[in-house]
Amino acid sequence: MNRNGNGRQTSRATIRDIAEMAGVSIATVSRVLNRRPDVAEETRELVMQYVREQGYVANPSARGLAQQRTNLVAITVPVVQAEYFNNIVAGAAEALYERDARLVLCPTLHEHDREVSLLERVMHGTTDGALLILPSESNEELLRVRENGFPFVVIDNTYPLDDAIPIVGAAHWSGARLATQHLLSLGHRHIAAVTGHHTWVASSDRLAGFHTALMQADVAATPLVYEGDFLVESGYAAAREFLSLPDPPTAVFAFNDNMAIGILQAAREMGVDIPGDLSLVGFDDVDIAKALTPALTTVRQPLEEMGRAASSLLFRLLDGQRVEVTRIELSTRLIVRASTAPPRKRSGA
Amino acid sequence: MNRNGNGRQTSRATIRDIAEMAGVSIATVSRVLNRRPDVAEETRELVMQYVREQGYVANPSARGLAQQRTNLVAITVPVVQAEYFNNIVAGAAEALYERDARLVLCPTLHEHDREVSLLERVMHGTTDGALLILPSESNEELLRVRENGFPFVVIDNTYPLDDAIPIVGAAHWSGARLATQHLLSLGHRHIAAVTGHHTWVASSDRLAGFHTALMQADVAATPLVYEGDFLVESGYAAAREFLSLPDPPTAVFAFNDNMAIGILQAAREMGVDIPGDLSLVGFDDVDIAKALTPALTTVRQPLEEMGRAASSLLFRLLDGQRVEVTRIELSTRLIVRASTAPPRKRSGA
DNA sequence: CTGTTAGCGCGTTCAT
DNA sequence: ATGAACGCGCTAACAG
Repeated sequence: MNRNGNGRQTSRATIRDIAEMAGVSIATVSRVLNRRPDVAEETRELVMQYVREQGYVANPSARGLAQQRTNLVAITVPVVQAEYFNNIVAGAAEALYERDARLVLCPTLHEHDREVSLLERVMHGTTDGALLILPSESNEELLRVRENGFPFVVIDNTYPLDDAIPIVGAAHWSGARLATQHLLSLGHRHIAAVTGHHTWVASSDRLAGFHTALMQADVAATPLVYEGDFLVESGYAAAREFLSLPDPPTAVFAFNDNMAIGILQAAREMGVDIPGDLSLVGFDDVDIAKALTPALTTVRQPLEEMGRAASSLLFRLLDGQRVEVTRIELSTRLIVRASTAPPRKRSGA
Repeated sequence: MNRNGNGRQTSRATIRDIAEMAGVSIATVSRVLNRRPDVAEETRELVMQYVREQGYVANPSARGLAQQRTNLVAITVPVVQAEYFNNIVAGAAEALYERDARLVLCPTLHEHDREVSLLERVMHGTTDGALLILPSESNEELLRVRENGFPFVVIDNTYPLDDAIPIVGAAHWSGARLATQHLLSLGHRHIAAVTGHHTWVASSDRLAGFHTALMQADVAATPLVYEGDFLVESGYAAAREFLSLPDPPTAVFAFNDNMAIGILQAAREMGVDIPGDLSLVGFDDVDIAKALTPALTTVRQPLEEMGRAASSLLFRLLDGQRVEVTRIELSTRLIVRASTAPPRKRSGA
């Protein structure tokens, strides 16, 4: 066992093997491997020849032990929306890839019933740093981790966090303002909103953007704000409700595309035409937004870019560089498609 | 730097520190940490006390170096459909979690331009084993890896693979047969199919299931087979085509939900009512399938279970157990919703 | 039951 | 420009 057809051990060649083959010391091989300049070109070539021949790759554990780094970055993902995370993770993975680092997936699903917290374990040499998506940790917990010297970057903070904590997020406020202004410019004055959890930053920021746009257009704040939970069903439920009103809104801003889909569904059931009777704007621009009927007008979040930006920030932290900017807010943009149109009647204030 | 408020090094306590505090040898601490039975209960408690106090966690690199394992499993994900992978990954992550192992994400996107292949690098101590989703590696490459003694399990093989290679997949054939039988039992006789790449196992198996059902119902093999690519657009294109036919099909089986959405879109544009004029079945049961209008009849793939099953199989491999069953095919099931109905007219053969 | 010792594979001074 | 020697933190024999 553990032998191949030649009878040779299949256990990988070590740096020592390479050194012996090349007739040099392991220190020299190490230098070649780490691209040190102080190696004769001839020697370098000679060593590389055997490295290639053997398909030699340094043992990450040994390297990690010696230089106190793992080239591993943890990324915590609360299990919520597949596409949302996937895009962020894809962006991050790509960015890390260029540094030969890899992403260790840490689903935070079962964290409640663990003695040692995820961050505690992750901090202890498992990884060099972490990317925290929508972390459920409190401000204090995160500050503690930070004071422990463990580098991390938050992506899309769930709750308000200390200024010292690096955060990469999307422009929720201005995106929501854009979406609302779009509806206003079409002539809508009676606009509903289906939000996410009010305690979440993403949701409260979007709500603020919504209100700002209304205020700036001198439209009295609408009472039609429904608190959803970012799932299809809550959009559906809200729509069933406001579409049954004696004076239903002519437009609705769903705080994410999922809920917009729910609204679409309810409208269809109730014979409400979109965008004829009701204009609909979402948020996220998920893959199928453009494939819906009608294609969904929505606000695009640059998720992959967020993953990449967070990775870059983390690299700077890992390299020990001073990071002055701890907040990065990537812009969102409105994608106008077919789910919005001028109100059919009574468009006046 | 690297010091906290107390002026003490923030570098984590090592096993030696714990040993000194507890007044025992590091070997004893190691034994306690690894839950060895040969430790006095008193000693164990004493050690654990300091372990807890210090929040001590063993250095994974050191441990990995010493026992030649990393507790890391690689999972390769070709970037295709977010939801598809996410579900598999979620299932796998959950299963690994219980073994204190973690998933290292390896996007295979940029693999073409690397000197050393992903598998080569991954094999060399980076991880203990791997989960390969829809691998693009050839049968020979995978066999080589296997003979090298690197444990891995393929999830949903892209191409036919040697029997010796462990594979976890879904019942494509019987799922497709089920879907087709459903259409047949509704009375459809003129049925189209929009497939994926014919070279892919998932696609050719589904096609075989489709044909089997038709044959068993004594329906002449339909010429209406369109090769798609699993993306929305290809479903749309195919539908535009077959709906323009003088004698269009009364039902269509899309080999995944994405393409079904494209078909839905084309039908809507062309004033073709679903399911009135055209019955539609998809494959996958993505999240929004039930939120579409009409809700999509489709074949559910147990993606999370696949991730879990693959992990279990990998564990057996990692533990050096003999694995007799190298093929696991998880059953798919038909979810009947609103996109299928009896044909409106000319239902006779 | 516990301590001593010897590596695991690699990076890194310090000499040369 | 290169080599010898030590240590990173931990596990695993082997003694006792």
